[in-house]
Amino acid sequence: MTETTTLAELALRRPSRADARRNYDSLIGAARNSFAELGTEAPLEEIARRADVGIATLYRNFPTREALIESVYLEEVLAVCNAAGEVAHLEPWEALLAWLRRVVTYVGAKRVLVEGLNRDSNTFKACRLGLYEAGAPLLERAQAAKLVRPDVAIDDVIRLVAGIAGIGSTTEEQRDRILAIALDGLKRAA
Amino acid sequence: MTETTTLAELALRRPSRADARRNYDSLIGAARNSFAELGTEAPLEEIARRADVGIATLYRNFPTREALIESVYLEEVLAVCNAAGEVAHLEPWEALLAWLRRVVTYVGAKRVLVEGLNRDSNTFKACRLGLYEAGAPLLERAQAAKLVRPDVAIDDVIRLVAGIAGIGSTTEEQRDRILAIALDGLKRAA
DNA sequence: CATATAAGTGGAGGGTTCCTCCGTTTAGCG
DNA sequence: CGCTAAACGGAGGAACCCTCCACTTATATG
Repeated sequence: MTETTTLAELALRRPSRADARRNYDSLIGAARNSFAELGTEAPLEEIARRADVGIATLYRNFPTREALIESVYLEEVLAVCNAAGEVAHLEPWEALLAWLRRVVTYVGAKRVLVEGLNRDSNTFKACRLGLYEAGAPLLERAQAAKLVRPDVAIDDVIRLVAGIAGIGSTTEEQRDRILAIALDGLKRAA
Repeated sequence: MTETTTLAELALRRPSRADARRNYDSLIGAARNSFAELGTEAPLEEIARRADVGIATLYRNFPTREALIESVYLEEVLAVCNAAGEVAHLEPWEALLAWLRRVVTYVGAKRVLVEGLNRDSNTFKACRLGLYEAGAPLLERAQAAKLVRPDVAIDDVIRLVAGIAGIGSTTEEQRDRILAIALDGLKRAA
C-alpha cells in the first residue's frame, strides 16, 4: 500500500516531542491559510508569525518552501484517495466517473499548490502513486465490464483528467464539457 | 483579426525613440535567455545586466515581472498562430491534427513561461483569442467534413489539448497516448 | 521528585533581490 | 545649433531569505 508508505512518511517527519508537534501542526495550518490567501509565494516569515512560532522553527521542520508546500499538499491527496472507497458501491462506470470528477474538483481547487511544488520530489511521486492505487480498482472494474477501452492504464487516465482539471480561466461548465469529450475517448472501444 | 490587435498592442508598447527601442529589444532577448536558463524567477537585475541596461530602464518598459514574461510569451504564440496557415494544404482531419500537435509541442516547451504568467492579463487573453482564430478554420473544416463531432468549439479543443500538453513529468510517448485518447473523443459523433 | 540532557526554540543579522526616486544624458525637431 | 521632452542609470530603503547560536523545556532516569 502506497498510502501506508505515504502516511508513514508523514508520521515519521512529525516531531515526537509534544511541544514540537504542536508547533508543527500550527505551521501546517498557518501555511494552508497563507497559501490559499497569498499564493505559494507567501512570505515564510508571515507563515511563522501566523503560527506563533519563530522563523527558525519553521525552517527546522520544513527546510525549504517546497517541503512545506508538499506537506500541505499531502493531506489533500489523502482525502481524494479515501474518496475512491466511498464510490465503490456505485456501478462500475458511474463509480469511475464519480471519482474522476472528484479528482477534477480537487486538482482545480488546489492548482495553486500543485504549481508551487516540485514534480520530481519523493512526496509528490508518492502522492501520485497513492492516487494510482486508489483509482486502479475503479478502472479495472470498468474495463472488466467492457465499459472502458482496455488499452489504457490508470496513470493515463489520471493524467488526462488532471491535465484538464488544471486548465486555468474557464468556467465550471466548460470544464465539464471538455471532460466529457475526453471521457468519451475513454469509453470508446480500442 | 485578433492577431492584428495583439500585434498592434505589442507595437504600441514598443518605444518610439531609437535608443529606447534598442534597449527594449535587448531586454526582451536577455529575458528570453534568462527565463530559459534560470526560470521565470530569474533576478530582474540579472536580466538588466545581460541587456546592458540600467535596472530602471527595465522597470520603465516592463513595470512588473509579469509584463516582461508576457512580452516574451507573445512572440512564441504568434509563431504557433502562423503554423495554422502552414498546415492548410493538408486534408481536413490531418491538418487539424498536425496543428494540435504543434500546439502541444509548443505548450510543453514553454510551460515554464505559461506558469509564470497571469492568466487573467489582457495579453494572455489576446494570445488565447489569437490561437482560437488561428485554429477555428481548421476545426470548422474538419466538422464540415463530418470528421469531428459538431458540438465542440475551438476553445474546447484548444483547452483540452493545452491541458494535456501541460501535464508534467511524463514521457513524450505517454503524452502522445493520452492525446490520442482525447482526440478519439473529438472524432466520435455527438 | 530532582535533575541531566537532548531536543526544541526564537530572533538577530548578513546577504540578496525588489523597486522607486531623482539628477544626468541624449535623441530628434525646429 | 540649441531646446526640450524623453530616456537613462544607479543609489538606497524595504522586504525577504536563511543560518547560527545562546537560551528554554520536555522527558527519561536514578
